[in-house]
Amino acid sequence: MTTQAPPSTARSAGYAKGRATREEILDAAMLLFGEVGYHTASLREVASRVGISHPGLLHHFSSKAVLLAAVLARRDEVDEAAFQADLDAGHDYFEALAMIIERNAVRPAIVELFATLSAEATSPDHPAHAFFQDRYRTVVGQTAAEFERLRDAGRLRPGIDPLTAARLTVAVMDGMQIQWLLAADTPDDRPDMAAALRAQLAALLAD
Amino acid sequence: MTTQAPPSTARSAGYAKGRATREEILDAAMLLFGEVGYHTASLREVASRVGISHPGLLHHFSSKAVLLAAVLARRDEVDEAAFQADLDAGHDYFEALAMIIERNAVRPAIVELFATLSAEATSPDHPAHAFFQDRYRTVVGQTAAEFERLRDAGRLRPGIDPLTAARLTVAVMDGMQIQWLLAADTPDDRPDMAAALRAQLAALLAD
DNA sequence: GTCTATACAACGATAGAC
DNA sequence: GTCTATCGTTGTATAGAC
Repeated sequence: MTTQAPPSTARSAGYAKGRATREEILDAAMLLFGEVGYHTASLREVASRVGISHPGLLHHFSSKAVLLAAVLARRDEVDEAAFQADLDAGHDYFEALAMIIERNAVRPAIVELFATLSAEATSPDHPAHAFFQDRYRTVVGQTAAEFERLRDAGRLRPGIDPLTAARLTVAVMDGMQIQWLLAADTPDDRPDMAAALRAQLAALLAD
Repeated sequence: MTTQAPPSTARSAGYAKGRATREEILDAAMLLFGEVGYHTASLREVASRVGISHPGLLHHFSSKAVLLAAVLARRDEVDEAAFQADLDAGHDYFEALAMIIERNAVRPAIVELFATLSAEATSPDHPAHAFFQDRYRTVVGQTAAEFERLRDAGRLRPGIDPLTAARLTVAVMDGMQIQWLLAADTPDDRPDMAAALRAQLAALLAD
């Protein structure tokens, strides 16, 4: 975690109250969304956990969808910071990707939130549509650039272009999340997401 | 389509009324779920499109979740029949898979319905959870059996086991659906789902 | 068995007071 | 910035007509 949420008592401290409340709402919303899912979670429950009424919450986030987008954006920042830290520590691009996956594998609620939302948000009028469009463009673009480097080094399997390789890799990560989540109650069937990513890379790279 | 929905006038014909109404409800629900998603769709809207009251609908399907399950089951039957027909026509397993994808590529609403639901349904208490668990077990199992055959014929890339290959292939199909749906409003970025599946197979099979 | 009418609690959202 | 009050809509349950 790069940012530390203020303790609940900060609400009664009287300083920077607006900002502190905003952060508290985000924390509570992320937690509840993860517990029961976005649709089942109610604004009243989030508000009650923060100690305000639900119109009070709507003063900070003008709709449930806007609140969701804020939760996602903050989660993404945290993930990206960790990813960059892994790169800086000397891990290569795909190792760092696998490390994101491994970190998420102990937080099924977050995985479920992103998996559900990235599917929901395919609808053009969904409030998080632009967010996910941007996100995929970025991730696919960066991964394609990485595969271009590999191709130039002669390590990409002949006959596969870097953009396709990138799309397949991203698709594998998303698709494996669904299989992983669906097998949550039958642990024996539960696939290893990071191992799947590594197998996919082995298939895409030259021998 | 293997089955033909009865025309609306059948409602006033007076024969097999219950069954005809049931089919009409299923048609209308599948259409509406595809248009606006499962959660956004209301029972009142479905009922109104069929020309009955919403408690009237609930006589045939005791809850919204039960209606959803029925829609999914019928959609699956249609797809599976077409898949079997392609196999019988001499196409091999993966060609037939690609043909499913190509058929769905002209019906974004269906693709969105399944993509959204398979993510939603990862939640253990979702009404379609068991349905999707079964579905994935079956599809992954059949695909793994196919890869076993290929391995025995020496055509599977060494170092990749059939089950992993199957999971990666299914993951690619799911993941590409998301990327395809997200690019709906920017057609230039829209990937070719069937081509992606073929590229994935090329990566998994031996040269 | 097939349906209409009605009622209910919970939801997201808005209006206006303080 | 936060409240109370209220609106329209939702899924669901029940009663009763035919």
